Parts: sequence; structure tokens; C-alpha cells
Amino acid sequence: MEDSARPLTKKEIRRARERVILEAAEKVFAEAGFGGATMQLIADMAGLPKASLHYYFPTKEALYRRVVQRIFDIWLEAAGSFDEADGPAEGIGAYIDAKMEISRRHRDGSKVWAAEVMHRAPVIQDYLETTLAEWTEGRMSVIQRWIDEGKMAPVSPRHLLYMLWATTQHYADFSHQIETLNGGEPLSDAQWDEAKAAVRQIVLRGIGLAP
Amino acid sequence: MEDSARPLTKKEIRRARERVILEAAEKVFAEAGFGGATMQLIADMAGLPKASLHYYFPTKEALYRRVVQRIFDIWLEAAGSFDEADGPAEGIGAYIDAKMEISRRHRDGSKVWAAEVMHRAPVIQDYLETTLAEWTEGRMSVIQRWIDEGKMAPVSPRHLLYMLWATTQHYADFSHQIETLNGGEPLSDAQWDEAKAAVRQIVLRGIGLAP
DNA sequence: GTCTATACACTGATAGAC
DNA sequence: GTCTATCAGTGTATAGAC
Repeated sequence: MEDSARPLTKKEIRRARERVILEAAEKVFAEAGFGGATMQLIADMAGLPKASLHYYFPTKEALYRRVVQRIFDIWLEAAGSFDEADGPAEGIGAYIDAKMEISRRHRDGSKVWAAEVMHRAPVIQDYLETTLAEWTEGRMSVIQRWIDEGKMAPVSPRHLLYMLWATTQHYADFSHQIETLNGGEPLSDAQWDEAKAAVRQIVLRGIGLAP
Repeated sequence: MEDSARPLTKKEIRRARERVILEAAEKVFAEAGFGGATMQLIADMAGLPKASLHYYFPTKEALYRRVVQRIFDIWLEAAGSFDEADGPAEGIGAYIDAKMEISRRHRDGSKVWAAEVMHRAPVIQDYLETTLAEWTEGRMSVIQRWIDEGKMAPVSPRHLLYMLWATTQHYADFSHQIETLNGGEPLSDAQWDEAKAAVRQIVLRGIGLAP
């Protein structure tokens, strides 16, 4: 079908190559850490010679930075669930579902983010101080409003958010431990549903919304 | 007071040197990851020449292994809270307190463990499969018994445990993010108490134990 | 635009003087 | 037991042929 399709422009070729490299990089950074990852490993996984990586991304750190930004953007999108809701059961419930789904589909990205933060955020500290800080403040006041309106129990909005992040991301970051404790098998669809339901149940009841 | 004290035996000298090296290694591994850590960095932080590290620990990996085992042992000790209790409010409440206190005092160890698991547990996989798996099974049946006796709401024991691990360890592993969101300051004593209380409150209510 | 070959720096580990 | 000097191996990055 080569002739029916318009030949790819240079920009499209570049975009496609970058995607392949980014996906390979995400996996390698997640499994080996920044220091343990080598450009050679990433190149092999992407099926490209090592020098090509340096053509598309000037340095290893620039490549890494793009990988980290990607998962952060995905999480920010999921935050939409929060804003569109007019009550905690709906808003927090949907947020849990969205974040659990991300943990399932983007575990490598989540791990890279976790490692970055554990190492004191050498490349995304500015995001923490600006975008994340603003997002957190906004969501904390939404929760506080729900509390003031008597829609949920008076819990610390800040620590509730930390609990939501910790619990949902645990299923990505510690997926290897979870699989080991599941007899070495990845969670099945049913088990993922079970996990989501359990998290929703405990958290929602924990903030005074008995199911 | 040199003369009043018995001169240190060789074994004691060795033990003391090992401790200095292990503490330096824990910090460097936590901040840089296994791949990012160098024996030179650890030696500098311990105040010893690089070759001395290789005298006390044959390889970088052997040193790393000891660091990982240490935090695991500390967590197992904290599990005592669980067994000695005769109800969930007491048992799980004490477990939360114990694990939060460990997150406060051993954040570097917790980070090293998290990174090790994220990288698919290359050096402690056997622990996951034996000690951790057995511990988990035991605690799950304790929780199930409490449920059967009507002492708490019927929640998934497995996912409750995951939530406890995730939430408490988050305060160690993501301490940098938490500090950034706290205006760049470490949590004060009062803020730690607040965090502990919030976690206890939400979790205990979440399993049907309204405060 | 793409890849081969290579420069240059740094790492873990060790030999050997003290 | 301890440390200085050094080696072999590997990493990132780039120069230059195609």
C-alpha cells in the first residue's frame, strides 16, 4: 500500500523514531535506573545503532528528561476526574480509578518518576515547585470545600492526597513485589478490578462515605 | 580515658568500620541508585580510601546487599505490633505507627529497598519469595480472622496490607516531594504527628472502625 | 540523514609498598 | 591491616565516511 499513502515527511519520520526511542528508554530507565541504563541498552531495545540516539536526543539526560515529563503529563490529565465532579464519592472515586488504570498501563513511567523523586528530583525539581505545588493546593481546597459542605468526614486534605498517590502508584512501582506475592503471575483483569474496588472501598469509607 | 577502657579487639574495630561504611553506602545508594553510586563517593562519605571498602566488602554488590537486608530486618521487627494485638484497632494502629516511625528514621534504607524492588529485585528476590511471602500469608489470615469475628469490615486483607505498606513508605520514599510541598522544609515533629494521625484515622475508619 | 569507528573519562577492582 | 598506584573494562559522546 506504499503508493496509496503519502510518503512520510521528514517531520513524521522524526516523530516516529523519537517515539520508538522514548518507549525503549522508558523501559530501560525503569528497569535499570538512570545510572544503570546505558545508551547501548536503549539502542538495542529500540533496534537502532547507538549513535542514532544521540542524533535525536543530544544527551542521555535530555532523553531521560522527556521520559519523566511524559508520565507527569499523563497524571495531570487524570486529574480532570477531580475537577469535573461535584462531590467526593464521584470525584475521588473517579480519580482512584483513573490513577489505578495509569498504574496498570504505564508502570515503567511511574517507576522512572518514583526513582527521580527518590533521587531528589535532579531534573524535574522545577515541576515539583510550580505545576505540582499549584495542582496540590487547588485540589486541597476542593477537598476542604467538600468537608465544609458536610459532604465527607473532616480528614486532612493533604494527607488524603498523599494516600491516594501512594496507594495507586504502589501498584506500578512495586508491581514486581505484587507479582511475586501473586505466585509470580501478573494480575489478571479480575484481580485488577478487585484491587481497584478494594482501594476505592477502604478510602471512600475512610473519608466517611460508607458504600 | 584510653587507659581505663579495654583496647578494642580486632573484631570490634572491624565491626565499627563496617558500620561507618554501611551508613555511608546507604545514603549514597539512596541518593544515586546502585548504578549511580560509586565506591569513590561512598569512600569519601565514610572518610576512608576507596581500597579500604574493598577490604571490608569484597564487591560493590556485597556492600549493597547488606544495606538492603538491613531495612528488611527493621521492617520485620516492626511486624511484632501486628501479632501481639488481639484486635484490628490496636494491631493495625500500632503497625501504622511503627512503620511511620521507620519511614521517619530510615528513609534512606526505605528508598534503597524501593529501588531494588522497582528494578525487579535482582539481589533479594529470594527474600520476597520466602520470608516476605510467608509473612504476608500469616498477616492476611490474622486479618481474615478479625473479619470473621466481626471485629472489622470485610475488606480484602491483601489490598489492605498493600495500602499500609504504600502509605507508610510513601513518607520515606517520596520525602523529597513531601518536603517540596511543605515549602522546602522537612516535616516538623508536629507535622509528623499530624501525618501519623491522618493515616491512622483514614485507614481505621476505612476498615469500619469509626474513631 | 544515518551509521562505523574512535576519543576520552571514569569505574570497579587489585597488586604491592608500608 | 591500611593505603597508593595502577589496570582492564566500559560508558558517553562525537568525528567523519557514506
